[in-house]
Amino acid sequence: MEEIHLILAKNLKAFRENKKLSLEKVAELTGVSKTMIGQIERGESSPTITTIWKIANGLKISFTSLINHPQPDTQLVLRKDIQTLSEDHGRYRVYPYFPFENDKRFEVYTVEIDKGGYLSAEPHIEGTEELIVVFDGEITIRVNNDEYTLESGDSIRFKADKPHTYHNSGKSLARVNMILFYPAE
Amino acid sequence: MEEIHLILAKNLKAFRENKKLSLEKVAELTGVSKTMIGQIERGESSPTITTIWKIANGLKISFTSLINHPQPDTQLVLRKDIQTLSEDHGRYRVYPYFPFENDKRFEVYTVEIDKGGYLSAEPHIEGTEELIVVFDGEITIRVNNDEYTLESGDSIRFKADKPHTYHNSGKSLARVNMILFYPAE
DNA sequence: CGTTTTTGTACATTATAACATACATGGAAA
DNA sequence: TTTCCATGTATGTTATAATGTACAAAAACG
Repeated sequence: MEEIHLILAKNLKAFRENKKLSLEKVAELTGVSKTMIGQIERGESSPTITTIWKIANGLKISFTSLINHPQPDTQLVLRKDIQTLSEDHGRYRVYPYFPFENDKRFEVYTVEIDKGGYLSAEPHIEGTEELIVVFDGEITIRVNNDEYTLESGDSIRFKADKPHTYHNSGKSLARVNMILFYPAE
Repeated sequence: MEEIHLILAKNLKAFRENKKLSLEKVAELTGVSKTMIGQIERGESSPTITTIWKIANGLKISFTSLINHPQPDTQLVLRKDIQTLSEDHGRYRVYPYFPFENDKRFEVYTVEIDKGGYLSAEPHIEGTEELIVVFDGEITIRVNNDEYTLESGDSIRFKADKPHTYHNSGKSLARVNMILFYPAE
């Protein structure tokens, strides 16, 4: 995932070069020193919100045009490129496929739990829902003092703003797809 | 016009209190110290873009929901509340009615020029257009070595990314409405 | 070509964002 | 009450954003 200040860097530089403005000219228009403009463009600085505001106003462009980088229409994500999150002595693995970003209201994970493996999750922010589909194995989910056992092909949806646990209660590796959903307030 | 970091302050505090989260909890969710969260909420700090990004992601809300404060449906602007911009020894006055803001692509001024008054304008950013309607008096506008004389009821539209001048060529006070328009790229 | 000007970067300094720690205040529990 | 715990604020320190000046390379000019 690209860092926000690098996105800003690209957008600002692209805009400036497109308009054929010098650093000095931008400094004059925005009231931000040309040194700082240069550092921002090179990704060497994470400007404060007031600085970004000065730039957006001085250049007469929107705040978001500086921080939104156009998503490609198609995005391929290979497992080998995914950073794995493991714990319980490596007995489960979480693969973040599509992490949260700005205005998307959900994120997508895949979770593998070895036989006997156990996963305890802290409550997510209020309102969060979890949608799970089991692909392989058997999983027992405990939430709100209720226990649900799911097998391959089963699914469940629950409010995830309370503590909850996952347990591989079957005889083989369990694999599930998990969607975390954050409803708009 | 409200300062950007105060808008952020309000939005963040409103969100946190609405969700009934403590500063400490927000700090834990976002990876930003609770001291900093507190200072941001009190408007005592202009956070960097990376800090805002951490907050938006940790709270699972969009970047813009933190910086956009909802415009009221109706906005009344009285002349007495407008900050006047004068020069040429006070022989002209510029009244900024609706200044540029974020995603609006234009701003609105009224300009008064006394008899004989003269106004020289630096080029605006590339692509900028000016739309002028004359209400009273006579004005001569010079742009690109061309000269246009307008009387009450006349109007003109021109590319304002080159130097241009306004001159009250009539016998009385001249008043015009001016719109500066910044086309999207 | 050499000279001048324009443009972006390096450097040194100041202002302030960000953090860790300690403190004060206001309930809840006893 | 008294004690305890939770929450937000004040304080001191470090990291870094922001600026002004000086410099180097490239472009424009003769």
